[in-house]
Amino acid sequence: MRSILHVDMDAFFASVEVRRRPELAGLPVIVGGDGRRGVVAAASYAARVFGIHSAMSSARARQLCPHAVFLPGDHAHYAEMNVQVMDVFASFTPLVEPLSLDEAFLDVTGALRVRGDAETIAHALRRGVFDAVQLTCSVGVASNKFLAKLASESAKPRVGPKGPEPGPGVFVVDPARIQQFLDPLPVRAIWGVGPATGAKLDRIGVHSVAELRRVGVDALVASVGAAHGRHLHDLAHGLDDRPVVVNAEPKSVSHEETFPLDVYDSSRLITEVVRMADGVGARLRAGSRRARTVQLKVRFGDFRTITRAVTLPGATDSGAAIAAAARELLAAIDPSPGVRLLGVGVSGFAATTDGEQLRFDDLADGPSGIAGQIRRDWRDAEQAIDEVRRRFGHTAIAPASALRPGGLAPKRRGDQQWGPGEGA
DNA sequence: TCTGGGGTCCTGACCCTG
DNA sequence: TCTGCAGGGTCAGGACCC
Repeated sequence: MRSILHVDMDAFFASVEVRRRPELAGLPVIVGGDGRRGVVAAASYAARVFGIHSAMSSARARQLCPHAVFLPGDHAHYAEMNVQVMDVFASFTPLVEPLSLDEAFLDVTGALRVRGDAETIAHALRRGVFDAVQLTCSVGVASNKFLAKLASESAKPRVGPKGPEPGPGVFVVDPARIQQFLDPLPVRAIWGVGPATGAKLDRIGVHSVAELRRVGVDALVASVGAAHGRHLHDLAHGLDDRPVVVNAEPKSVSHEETFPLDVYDSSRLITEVVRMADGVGARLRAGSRRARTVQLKVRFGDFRTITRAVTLPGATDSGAAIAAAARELLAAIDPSPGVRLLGVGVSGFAATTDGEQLRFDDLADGPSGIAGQIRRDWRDAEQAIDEVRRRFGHTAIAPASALRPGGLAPKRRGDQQWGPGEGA
């Protein structure tokens, strides 16, 4: 039997900010976007007392707790802290699967003989994390990922009627008592059951995991689809054989932004597409990846969201090529209802050593012709841009068509993690 | 009070090919 | 040559996660 740990940092972003500024300890601290369209990324437990939770709109959070300390967040710093935390995890087992900056699965089956049982390891790991970064985490211990994830929820601090209450820190699901652990939980507690699936299950009279377990797999498949239905049926019985995956390769790269105000102007949208495509291309080159499919995402003012995609004849890591494809997709979309969000993404990765570099449709005369030379020159230019940014910072250089009014500062990933600011 | 950003996975429609 | 079918690829959208 495997021993899986799910480790979840407690209110990670907010806790990191309190660690940097100890005068904030005990205060309601909210990390997230502060604009009209921003959301809460993390809230300290003192803030959660007021009903504030992640993904809530910042405007609502401010209404619930006007005296809360709002912070914009510092993605780069959180990533640095994450590296230190991951180093602690790696000292226990090489089988670490990061889920996000503040969560990971660890398979410690191989460490049991040396370090003691899984619960002992979990406590040692909590101490190790605290010694390294002075932050607390909650650890769930079980025989598979699904149960370990639920267990870490039971280990977390919670908010009671008298305020924040510390949790046990470590929660172990006894293999002999899996059904007793699962049955009382609402189906919404299951990883993968959101509002839509929850409503479908509601319609067939399934509200708890116990009810989910009793309903037949056929009824589940009829209600929520084949793959999802069978998966939920397994989970309700505590069955989950997904392995802990180390170094999972990403399958797509994208960049999207919500505008402070809806945009009606096509030329402004083109500018934004070029800027986002430039960023996506830079991230592809940084990861030595090339992609074949370019996707454009548009969300209108009424929240109607459409996606348009095109698959290129060859894989590319060029921001200019991605921009060209995305601009063609954009040209077929009417912006007159007002565009709230715009996004550019790529998928269908090939290693940089595979196949032929993308030919621009408008430059398609083969590698030996003029277009081939232009293509090589452009590639050289983008690599030079990467080098300039490495040496002088990300804002040092940008595509001319992507320059923002008032300055040479293309946004980059993390600049707008939690919604736009107040500016237009 | 309206609803971020960056991902993954699944489903269904449609088209092409053998 | 036409039709039906199966399978694969592509595209669009939905749902979910942190």
